[in-house]
Amino acid sequence: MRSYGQLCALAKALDLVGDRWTLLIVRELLIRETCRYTDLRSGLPGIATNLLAERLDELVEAGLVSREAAPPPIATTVYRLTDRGRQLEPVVEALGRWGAPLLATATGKEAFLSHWLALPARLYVRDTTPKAPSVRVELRPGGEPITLETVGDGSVRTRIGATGHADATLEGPPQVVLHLLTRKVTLSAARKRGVRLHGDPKVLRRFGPKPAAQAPA
Amino acid sequence: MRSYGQLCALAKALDLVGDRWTLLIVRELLIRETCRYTDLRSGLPGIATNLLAERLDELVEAGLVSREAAPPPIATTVYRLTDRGRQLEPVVEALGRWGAPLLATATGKEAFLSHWLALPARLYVRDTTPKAPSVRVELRPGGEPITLETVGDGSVRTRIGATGHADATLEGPPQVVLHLLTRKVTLSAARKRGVRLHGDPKVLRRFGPKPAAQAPA
DNA sequence: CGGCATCCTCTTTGATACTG
DNA sequence: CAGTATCAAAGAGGATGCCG
Repeated sequence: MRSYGQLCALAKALDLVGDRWTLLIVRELLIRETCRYTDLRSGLPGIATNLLAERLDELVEAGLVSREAAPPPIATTVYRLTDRGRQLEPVVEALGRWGAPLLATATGKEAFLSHWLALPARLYVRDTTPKAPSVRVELRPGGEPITLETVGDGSVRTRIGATGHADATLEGPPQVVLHLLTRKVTLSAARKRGVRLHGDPKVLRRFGPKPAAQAPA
Repeated sequence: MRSYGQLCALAKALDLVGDRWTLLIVRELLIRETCRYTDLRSGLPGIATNLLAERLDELVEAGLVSREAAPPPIATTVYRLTDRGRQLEPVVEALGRWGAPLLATATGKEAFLSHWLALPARLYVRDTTPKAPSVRVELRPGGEPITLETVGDGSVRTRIGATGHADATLEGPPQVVLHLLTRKVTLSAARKRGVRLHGDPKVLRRFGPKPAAQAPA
């Protein structure tokens, strides 16, 4: 933890979360709420185990992550964001919005884990008709499915894993699935790019882009 | 430029701007619009000159910064953010908002340069009565003064350097000056913490906190 | 197996000196 | 002024070992 030693809010923030891997660890914790060490390691392909341990120590030390002994059925330690740590969500959201266009230049050699989809789905997708009955969509980007559920206030909830009764399921490349949910592409265009929809196509009307935050008028 | 190799917008963003010093270079360019190499180096106390050169190369390569030959009077190269680079402003703003509370724990040994104040002044301060005649306040945190000017649409503009006729000047510790402008402290409390006001105290009514961006309703 | 600690190699950083 | 060159120190990445 080297410090920039500058009296500047940005520099101070980077002193804590600017190290390599740190914000990606925060990403995993934002997705999963509680993580075991192994969940984190498998969610962060490429991280060295000693680095993960070191970063976790620093995050706990900085008060952004808590380390708790899990109740008996699990009998292991779980990691969780503190309130202060969860306040990094707008930072992760802003960086993700900025980085989204870069996904178009993917080489195809990148690692991909399906649960990563849960974060952009929560942050960038909204329910266009919150008063209508709740719907569930299962996303199957390959690997473990992600369940998307409208929650009644215009936002959507995401869960890792399949759901009992999905109103629709979407299979295909993750970026295209996201573009479909945020209406950046039409259904037919998405189909041409490898997306397959099962179930009622009308549920797609329920979803739209959640715009970037704006300064209040 | 080591890549995380993950198909994730956050990871892709960090591939480009996650290296040490990179976002602080962006900060300098957000503050100054155009910078010479020396402006950057002096605005980034602690950076090694080879690292600055290397980061600038990477930023130019990534299309976030442009390197231009300045017109004759200057006869040097100047650096400027591209549009894509300027789009990092929300990222810097989010990180700065998150990091602001950390300034309270400053040890007093940090470097401080007065022009750094120009960025939070622009990002976190608004004009509460934009229709009233424009006002100018000069901030003197020690070092070069910063001019704050209401611009008519509720936002404020900042300039490095003194102004001809200021409606008021504020001297004192930078954090306290910012807290005063965003109404986190009263004038009398600010005075106790070292702030001195010259000119018309009423102009302070013109300024208030610019709230964090919110999702539109 | 989960949760690290150690050891080793390689890369990046930081400090300083030097050049067109 | 705007960098490049050099070199020691710190950090990252990978493999493996240890302990409940």
